This record gives sequence, structure tokens and C-alpha cells, in this order.
Amino acid sequence: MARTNKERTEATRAQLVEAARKLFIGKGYADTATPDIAAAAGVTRGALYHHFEDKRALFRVVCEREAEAVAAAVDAATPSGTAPRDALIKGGEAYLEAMQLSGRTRLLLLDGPAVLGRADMDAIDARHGTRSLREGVVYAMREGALSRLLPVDAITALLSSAFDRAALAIDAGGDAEAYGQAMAALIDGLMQAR
Amino acid sequence: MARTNKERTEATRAQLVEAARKLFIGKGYADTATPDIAAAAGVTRGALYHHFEDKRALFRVVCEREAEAVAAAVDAATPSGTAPRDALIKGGEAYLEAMQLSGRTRLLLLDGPAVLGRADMDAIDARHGTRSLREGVVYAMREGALSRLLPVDAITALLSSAFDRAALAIDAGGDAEAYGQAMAALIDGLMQAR
DNA sequence: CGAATAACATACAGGCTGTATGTATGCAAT
DNA sequence: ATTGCATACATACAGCCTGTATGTTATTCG
Repeated sequence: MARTNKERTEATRAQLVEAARKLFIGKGYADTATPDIAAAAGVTRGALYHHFEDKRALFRVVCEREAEAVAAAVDAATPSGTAPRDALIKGGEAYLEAMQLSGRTRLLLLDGPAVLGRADMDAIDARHGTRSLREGVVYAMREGALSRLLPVDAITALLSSAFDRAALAIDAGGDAEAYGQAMAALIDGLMQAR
Repeated sequence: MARTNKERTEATRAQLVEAARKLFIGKGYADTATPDIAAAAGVTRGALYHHFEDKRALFRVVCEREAEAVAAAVDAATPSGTAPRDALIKGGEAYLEAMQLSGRTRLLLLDGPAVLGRADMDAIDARHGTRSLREGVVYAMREGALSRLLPVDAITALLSSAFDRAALAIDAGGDAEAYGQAMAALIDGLMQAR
């Protein structure tokens, strides 16, 4: 099987990321050992440390990929043209649903911030999840549904955080209905305030 | 120096907890090693593992103590008799201020949930921080300032999460003014919704 | 006062991370 | 096509850390 170098690299990296994703999601960052990752990927630790600077770097790539997947699900649920409030509500629901998949909440909401730090995690979020939420907020302001006097980034961060907590709570067996209702109340309340 | 056993135990435990607190706050959970903790406390690792089941158990005690201190600061800022809205606003401000101390945000908002898990961390919060917030929400409902139809626990959790994020953002150099404004908007919005 | 127990200290085993070194495979130039 | 080099790995090693097991000293209690 004569493979070009680029093919080898891409294949190996993909296998490592996928194996790491499964383990990080299943057992969390701390309980996942690099020997396990390498074994699951069918390579040795040498390959892992050749392609990634350290365990955290691999973890970061996994987080980025997963955050992207979640953002894609949210975007799909909020086609352009949706009314401001509907966009926020529908987007929120899609987010909560996407986060229920396997152990995404632990990966993105617990291990991610702790391992990479809030700053790095915010950067990842800004590229994916938070981005669409912020657009929703700005859109609502432009439409007059939300007071233009409010600080956009702070509002976005707070809403994002509330969504995150709802996702965690539901994942832990909380009442999805109640959290959906609470999120709607938060959003509707904001839209009335001016 | 003839000391009773109870005195010895209390003194040693206190030294260990204090030393651990400083290190956990300064370097985070993962980068703090038990040999360092023991050395800083002036004992050996033997003493540490005699008094605590493992590193996590010690960490849990530190979190509990620190959460208690934060809750005390919040309670002090919201004397009984304060109007519902004022209680939430003032309490929130006191919370944000108390969380700025040293590395409390990392301890309680990043490492805590990741190391102990959301469930355990929620239990700690329920005994301290969230408790007073929940009381504020219930109080506001009773006074009619907040719709009684809303799910209390979900609302409390979401507000709590928003406060947490504000604390993290401010700690990371964010605009405290903007976050205070955003929090007020969230609270006022909720109170108008019915 | 002696036996039992609690409060430590010391020693050890296993595992994990990151690095250094060795080997083979693709690649590029002559 | 062969030679030389870089890339993609595999193997081996050093250091550290956690948790436990064992040993020692200080209390407590009959």
C-alpha cells in the first residue's frame, strides 16, 4: 500500500483525533491516558507526540472539532430570515439538543474550560457557538426587539452561559421542559426591557 | 508541648487545608502536587493521606470552605428586609466582588466542576451560594415581582450560571460595568415577564 | 503502668507524561 | 537510478506523581 506522505499524515491524525474524541468523551480528560489513545488509534505514542505537541494540544483539536459540530447543528436550525426572537429560541433549543449527544457537555463545558482555560475556550467558542448567538443578539437589537443600550458582548456571554448551564442540567437528568421555559423567560424578559 | 489528640488533628488539618487552598488557587488543581501541599503545611504526605482519603477529598474541603466564604459575603450585603429586586442586584454585585479575590474563579468555577463533577459541585453550591440566590428568587415571586409560573430551580440555576460567567469574565479583565448592566437587564427583564 | 489506638513518617509499586534516540519510508536532486 | 535528506513513525528512558503498605512515635484508656 504505497501512500504519499500527506495521506499518511492525514490518516494518522484523523485516527488519533477520533480515538481521542471517544476516550475524552467517555472518560474525561484526566482519566484518559495517551497510551490508551495511541492504542485505540492503532499507532504508538511516538506518532501521537510527533503530530501533537502534547496531550493538551490533541485535546484542543478535539474540542474545536466538537464545538464546530454543535455550531453547525444550531445554524441548521436557524435559517436566515427567522424572526429575532424565534431565532434565539430555536437556536437555543437546537443547542440544548446537540449538547445532549454522548458526553459533549463534559468535554466542552467542564473539561474544556478547566484544561485549556477560559480564555482559550472562549476563543474556540467565539469561532463557533457564541458567534451565531451574538449574531442573534445583534439582529434582535437592529430589529428593535432588544434595547440598543445594552452591552452586546456581555449579554451574549451571559445568555451563552445560561444555555450552557441548561445543557449541563438536562444532561444530568434535569427537567428539559423547565429549563426551556426558563430560557424563554430570560430571552423574552430581555426583549421587553428598554 | 503536650497536645491532646483532637488539637493535633485540628491543627494539622487546618494547616493542610490552608496550604492546599493557596496552592490550588495559585496553580490550579492539576499543577498542584501532594508533596508540595504537605511541604507547605509542614508535614509529610503520610499526614495528608491519613486525614484525607485522596487529593480530591482535600480539594473538596477547600472548595466547600471557599464557597462558604463567598456566600457569607453575599449574605452580608443583603440584610433581610431588602426589597426583592434590590436583594438580587446587591447580592449579585457582592458575589462578583467576592469572586474577584485571588483565584477563586478558577477554583470554584473551573477546577471545581471539572474535578468534582457538576453534581458534587451543585451540592456544594446548594449549601452556600445558590441557596441565598434561590431565596431571593422565591422572595421575588412571593412579592409578585416575579411570575409564579416560572420554574424556580431552573431560573435560579440559570441566573447563577450567568453570575458565574460574569465573575469569570471580569476576572479575565472584562468590563465589570458592562456585566453589571447586563445582569441587571436580565433580572429586570425577568421581573417584567408575566 | 501497659495495651490499644490514633497520628503521623518512610518506603514502595505502578502508571503516566514528555523526551531522546533509533529506524524505515517517502522525496528531491543529480 | 542512486544518493542524501526530511518526514513519519517506533522504542527506550527519565522523572514525577498518586495511592498504599509498613514502620514509628505519641495519646488515650482500662
